[in-house]
Amino acid sequence: MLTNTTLNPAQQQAVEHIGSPLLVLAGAGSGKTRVITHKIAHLIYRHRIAGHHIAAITFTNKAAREMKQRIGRMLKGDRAGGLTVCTFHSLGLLLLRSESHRLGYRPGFSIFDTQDSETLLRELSHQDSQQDLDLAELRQRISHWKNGLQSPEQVLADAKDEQQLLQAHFYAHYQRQLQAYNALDFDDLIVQPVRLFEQHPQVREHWQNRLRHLLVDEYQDTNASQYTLLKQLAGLNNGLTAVGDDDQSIYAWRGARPENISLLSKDFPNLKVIKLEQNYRSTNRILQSANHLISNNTHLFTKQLWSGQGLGDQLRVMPCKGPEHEARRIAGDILKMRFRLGDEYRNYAILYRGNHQSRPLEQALREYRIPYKVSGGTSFFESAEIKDIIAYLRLLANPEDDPAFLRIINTPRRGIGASTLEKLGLHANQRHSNLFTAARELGFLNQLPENARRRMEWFTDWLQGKKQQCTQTDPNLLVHDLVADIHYREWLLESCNNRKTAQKRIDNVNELLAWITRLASDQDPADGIDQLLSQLSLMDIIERNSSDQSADAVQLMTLHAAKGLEFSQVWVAGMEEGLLPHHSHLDTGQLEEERRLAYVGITRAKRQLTLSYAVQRSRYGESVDCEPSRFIKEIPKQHVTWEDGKSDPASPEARQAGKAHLSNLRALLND
DNA sequence: ACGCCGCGTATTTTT
DNA sequence: TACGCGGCGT
Repeated sequence: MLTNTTLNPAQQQAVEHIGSPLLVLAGAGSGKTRVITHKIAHLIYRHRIAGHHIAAITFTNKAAREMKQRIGRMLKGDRAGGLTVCTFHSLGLLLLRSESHRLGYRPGFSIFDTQDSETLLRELSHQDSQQDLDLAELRQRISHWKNGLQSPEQVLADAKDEQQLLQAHFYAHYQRQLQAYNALDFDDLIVQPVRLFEQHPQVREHWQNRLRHLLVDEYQDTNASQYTLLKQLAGLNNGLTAVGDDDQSIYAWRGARPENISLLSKDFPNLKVIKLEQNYRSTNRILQSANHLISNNTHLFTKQLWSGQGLGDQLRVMPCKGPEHEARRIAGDILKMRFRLGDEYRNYAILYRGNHQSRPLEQALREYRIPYKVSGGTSFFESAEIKDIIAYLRLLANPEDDPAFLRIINTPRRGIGASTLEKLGLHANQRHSNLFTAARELGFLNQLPENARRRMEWFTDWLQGKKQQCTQTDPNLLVHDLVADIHYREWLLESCNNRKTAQKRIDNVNELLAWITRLASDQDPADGIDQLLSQLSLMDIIERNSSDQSADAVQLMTLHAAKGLEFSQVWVAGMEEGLLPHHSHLDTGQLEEERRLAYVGITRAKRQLTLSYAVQRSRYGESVDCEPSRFIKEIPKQHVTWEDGKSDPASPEARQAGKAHLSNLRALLND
């Protein structure tokens, strides 16, 4: 990163360009976020454009948060007012919240996450008595159709065989059911605004006029529907700035279309293209290696990254006997290097292709007493206790959310059982109403035995009371009251026979409540539970781990997760044929994406880079012999030192480093 | 409501 | 080989 506030000529040009759409091809470490933030400041200060006419769009909440911080530091106070900095999905939500009525959604609509979608599909498949259905695959197929802006009708018409017809049928059914629940899935947050703009040109014009300047980060990651939405919003305003790097496109497998980069010059003939090739991150040896590697891919635009930082150390290639040996060598290496360079652990990273590779690494790091942090894994929002609380809120905001109703009706236990619910389902079906409404109707209640009726009435009355409370109390207080009312923590303690898991769950609930308090404190108190819920649904708080960023620890993560980050010292583990490139991605198009993955890994390193591989690794139970990755051979020889394959991690030097490390630990303990 | 067993599967992951 | 999930049995 640049330390002063000047921009290089290409950056300057990108910041000052105005009057036609702009594509900034920003190589790794070339300061793309810097261009976006400076351009926003430029638009506001130089061109006197009001903040509410500008939107910066990112893919992840994390990126949005970082950008907000950086813009906040640049703009003084009120100048940032009205500025939109958010993810694609939040932008979609913003559009939908103000225009939902035009699409047949009612306020308070629910947002289904991937799990909710899959559960819904499971139910539909049971209703259809279709047992042998790959639900995850079906869900992905539907998501793919949606992102390609194909309606169920189109897909039904285009179905080529029995299988496709069946899937199309489920797609149609799924979409109808979502509508009935007044719910949207993640894909809908993009697709429905696109539909809205197609059907209502005047609404589209309104938003074109509102968001005159769009700045898109990581543009190579856009999928078809996101691109369409961008085109619709950009209109003829000439206010589009797309910043991206085709060499860092590593998400084609989930629908990203890097060809959107070349599409841009077709759709906008007056497109201006600017390349950023000066890198502020790495040594030239690292950059030349990366350049050479990626030159094996086909390119529409070629870039040559260079840096003013000197040649730097050679890259090292470390052959290992197996994953465990590899892990120990890396751990020993880290100790040695830390002894030599005295850098903090947080500047060291170990990157790998698949999450399963973290295990031997973690073990070795523990053995060597090296603090580490693994990023990735299961998310907070997937845990049952969080989904429970959110389901309560969803139902309060949206009485038509039957899945939420079913989730919480008997959680915690209220003695409302299967037979009662069956009657309720039947009644709701007859009346074409949602479960919550049906549950309060006398026609239904009269069918129930005395006990069941009492319980049901007690519950729905309580819920109705809460609903009224929504309009009066602030959402923060409401949620805290709610959790206390249902004795949720107490129930967790009772229902988990393991004290530890119960405590963990209670901690999660407390953490959620703390976040809600925080979210509520910096939002307009007039915004009700809807607003709170949509923030939670879009997982704005996933990065809760950022609180323990203070911990000085070696970073372990997948290559995918490392995009956008940088570290002084980087190890890329498992540089083998079959792993990177992955054995299932060996044909041309996919191989290029694997190469980009290696490219992303290499370009994360600022100073030292080590590539390791194992000559033997067990795959699916049996041990296979491995060759070093072809990508290693694609790096110029003069930049690479091959280490001795047999070297012992417990070498004298490593022992010495280990001793020093231990005495440091002792010194810390004595403090 | 929970636990165990057997089967199938085995990159990457955000919203 | 290992893990996760679904189904079945207690």
